[in-house]
Amino acid sequence: MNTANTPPQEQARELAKSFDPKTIESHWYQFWESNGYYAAGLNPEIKDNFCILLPPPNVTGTLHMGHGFNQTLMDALTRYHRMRGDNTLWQPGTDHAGIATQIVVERQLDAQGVSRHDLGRGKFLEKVWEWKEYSGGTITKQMRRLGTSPDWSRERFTMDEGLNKTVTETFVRLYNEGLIYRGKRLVNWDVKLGTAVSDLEVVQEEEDGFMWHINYPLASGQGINGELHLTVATTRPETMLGDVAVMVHPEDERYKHLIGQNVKLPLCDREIPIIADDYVDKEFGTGVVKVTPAHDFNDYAVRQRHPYLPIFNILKLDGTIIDNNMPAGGERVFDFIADRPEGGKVGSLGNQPNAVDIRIPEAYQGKDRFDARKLIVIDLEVNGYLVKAEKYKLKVPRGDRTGVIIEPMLTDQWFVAMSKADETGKSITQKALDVVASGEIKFYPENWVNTYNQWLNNIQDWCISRQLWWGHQIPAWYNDSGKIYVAHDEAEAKALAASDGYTGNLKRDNDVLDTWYSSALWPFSTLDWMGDKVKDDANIALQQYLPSSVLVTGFDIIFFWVARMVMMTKHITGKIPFKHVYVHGLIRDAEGQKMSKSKGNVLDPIDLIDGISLEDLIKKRTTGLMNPKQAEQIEKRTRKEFPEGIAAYGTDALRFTFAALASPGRDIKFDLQRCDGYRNFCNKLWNATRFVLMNTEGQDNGLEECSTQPDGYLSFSQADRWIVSQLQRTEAEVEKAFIDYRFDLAAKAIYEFVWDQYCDWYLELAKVQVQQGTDAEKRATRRTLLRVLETILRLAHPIMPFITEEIWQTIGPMSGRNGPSIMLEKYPQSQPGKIDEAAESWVALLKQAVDACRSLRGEMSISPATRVPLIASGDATQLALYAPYLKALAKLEDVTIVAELPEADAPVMLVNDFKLMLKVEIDVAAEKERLSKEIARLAGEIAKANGKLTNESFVARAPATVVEQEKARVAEFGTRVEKLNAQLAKLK
RNA sequence: AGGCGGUUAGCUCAGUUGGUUAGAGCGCUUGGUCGACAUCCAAGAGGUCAGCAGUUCGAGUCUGCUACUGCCUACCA
Repeated sequence: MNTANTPPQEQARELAKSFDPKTIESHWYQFWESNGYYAAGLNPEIKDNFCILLPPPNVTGTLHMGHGFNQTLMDALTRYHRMRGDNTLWQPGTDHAGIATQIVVERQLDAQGVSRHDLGRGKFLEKVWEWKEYSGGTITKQMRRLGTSPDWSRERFTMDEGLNKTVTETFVRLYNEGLIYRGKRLVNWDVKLGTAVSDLEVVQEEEDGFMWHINYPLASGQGINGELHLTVATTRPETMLGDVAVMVHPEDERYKHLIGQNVKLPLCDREIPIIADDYVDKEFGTGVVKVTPAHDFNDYAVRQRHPYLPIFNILKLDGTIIDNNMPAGGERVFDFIADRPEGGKVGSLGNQPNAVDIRIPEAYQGKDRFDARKLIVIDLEVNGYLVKAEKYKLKVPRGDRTGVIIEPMLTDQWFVAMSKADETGKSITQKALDVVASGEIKFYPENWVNTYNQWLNNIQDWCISRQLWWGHQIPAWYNDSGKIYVAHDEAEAKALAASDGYTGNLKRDNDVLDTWYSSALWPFSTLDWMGDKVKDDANIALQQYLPSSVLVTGFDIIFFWVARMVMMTKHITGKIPFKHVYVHGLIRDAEGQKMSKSKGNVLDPIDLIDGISLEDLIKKRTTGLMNPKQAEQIEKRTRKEFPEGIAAYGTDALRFTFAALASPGRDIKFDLQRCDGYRNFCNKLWNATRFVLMNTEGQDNGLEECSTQPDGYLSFSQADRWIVSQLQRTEAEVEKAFIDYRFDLAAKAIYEFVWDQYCDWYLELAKVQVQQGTDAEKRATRRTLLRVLETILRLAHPIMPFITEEIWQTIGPMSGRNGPSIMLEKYPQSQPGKIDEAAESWVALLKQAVDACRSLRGEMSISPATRVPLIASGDATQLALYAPYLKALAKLEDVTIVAELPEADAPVMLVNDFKLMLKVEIDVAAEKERLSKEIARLAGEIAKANGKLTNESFVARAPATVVEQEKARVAEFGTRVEKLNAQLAKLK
């Protein structure tokens, strides 16, 4: 029952007329996988190790174009290195994606009218695991459709037991080193999710809003200069409930004299001081700023400089205004007394409200923050405090997952200290900067280093706790008085507490870790790192594959992931996580728009592979929209863009397209027409194969060792040598392209060699040889046809695995290769010894002659169907050799070689020393025009070259070779003009 | 506000240390289809390389400025 272990294509050798991806792609993947061809190389004898980490997709996610692109590049690299014989590992796995996954499951529960709190943590987590089991394989199945070849036997999940251990181990270590700490800080709070999120998970979007100008009356009734009030400006008036001061610039002449006085906080029955801080920009707004330390990051920082100021929270965690009836110690945060230096001394600024005296006016209590805003604005206006409300464009922080406005919220969280030096004297940030600065880690393209550095140089401590349930629960336990014990497990925590003299109950921290915490450990956690030197040294995979070779990723996760992997891996293991970071662009739609569900412009790679009807595509794009009103618009656009739906391009064509579009430093407007072109390319390759098979099957293809054969067994023509020579150059080009991560150039080199050289020229030349050559020549031709094709297949396999395997199963054995799969064959290596410049120029001249005849035919409007005679003069020996090829390729009736061309009104082309006369009825006018045009063009060139040559500086300063080149041009063009003029003169 | 890109044919894009007549695919025009391929073949039209200035014997390529455009980061209440 292991049909998968035998090549599926035992059957008919006969190739279909045209290439049909569906029939060939279906079976090869399983064949490869079941035979273990993807398994990590673990041979210590081999010194070259290649490893690539799959950026772990969300376990419940589905494949999108970005994945398709990203994975195509990784797979091409992996297959390339595997074929080169390196120890190769492509490490796959998936991410639990804490927030994203929890949201999905909560939404599902929502639909049933159940909240996660109804279920409780345990039951809820069961549901998430169920969902993970149910949908968890989708994306890896889709990856298989793309032909990706990771070592699935090593697949990991960020919440596997082994990875959990790594998470705990590193957390404990970092905590004990003082690099992880817990504290009450102002963090970004997503009120919908009820969790803190990191800076990176907040997107700033410019939106229309208002700037409200509000009068705060002076408490004394009037200032020295007769002012009655200070005017502050705010975009979030509801935060005034938490104001603790207003501030002005210390040097602001307008307000200097008021510093130290109090103002009355409108709508609230309390006074707050006027303080001075040079954070204030005198030029902006009124120059007076309200200070709300619990709800604004800048104000929080101001309060650090003015620690006597109180700080208190006016919001509950769900974004509603607190009510005063709440018991102390609830969500209401009044910890300023404790925070005050020296037990609450408030210096000269007496008159501070006591914590318990702070009252939120009842009208606002329990109101949603935005309802409260409306009420407050109305009340301000009614009571004459509102000066004006002006329209204002402001940046609004929103949660990247929920889209709700983020509130800065004062809460207890866990942080990684980014800037704190460890025992080596360096912070983890510094370590991450160092390994890039030293060149240990290189970015491709290089300029991403700037982005990386800039971010790290401005980094804040990383908030790693999330008030979620799905994720790695933080390994910290609290005793009754809140003392923290961080340990690998509860037993260890108890032991710690016991040694501390505490034997009571311990309560585990409810929070889980940021998803990116476990992602940051991916480079070593997936390799079964134990944090134990002896065990780790014995772990061959870990030794070989850390650091990995290259990380292939979009720029959007340089901060989220790349930088954090560098920090964590370097700090924990002492090694860098990877040597290269290849940063590619984003896949956009044909108009350059980002693909998104709400825009309805998403393409699914699987649909490009299998094809999809217009109606199905519309259905797909319009179901499950957040805003169903967009459906109509989306349908219209889709109908316009894909009137016929999407054709089935097949995986190889899609992959080739991705590779060809992967130019560095640029996003990709995904153009289906490019896909068309590369699908055609697959077909071209397919049909070239058919041609080769027609000519070689059942024949003696000259594969025997020459030494065992009589002299003259094989006779290679110039054309044979030429194509082999070109092949060497192509191989070298492709190799360089892979080294440089220039997938576009690799694809281009392959495409051009196959289509422009092998198919357009060599196959045509081979036809002549196969028909007219001697037996030895025919054998050599067949051998060349086969072996070049076979090499092409290996060359192209990393980019287009399926079609190359399918064809190789036939062509490989016919070329003397008997392995079970192209995957196990060696990648072609350029052999400079086979570069044959003589053959190259021989064919180049032949091409010129053919081209000359063809364009002459075109210009004389001779139908491609009619054969015309050619009379040629020049080197008779060489012309005789060219004649049969010329005849075939230029559709000539015959070729007559003469010493001197006869006098005749026939068009003549000059190619090197050849004169080629097409014996056709001439259109004198057309011919004159043709000749004159050519003469004029040449005259222009001559003038240009002479211009340079008469320029003394040019002759003096340009390199000799360039000068010589120009001289040669003048000479050559000159003789051609002469000859052309002679011809022109002959025409009446 | 800072940083990084982009601007080359109607469209999507190549163009490597400056050096022959700036290329490809698609689209377009014309003409074909004997035995690999109409998912094809052949010929052709189409470009002031965004603009200006500079460096240089020589600039699509290097430098500066401008315009338009995309993205990233940080933001002033």
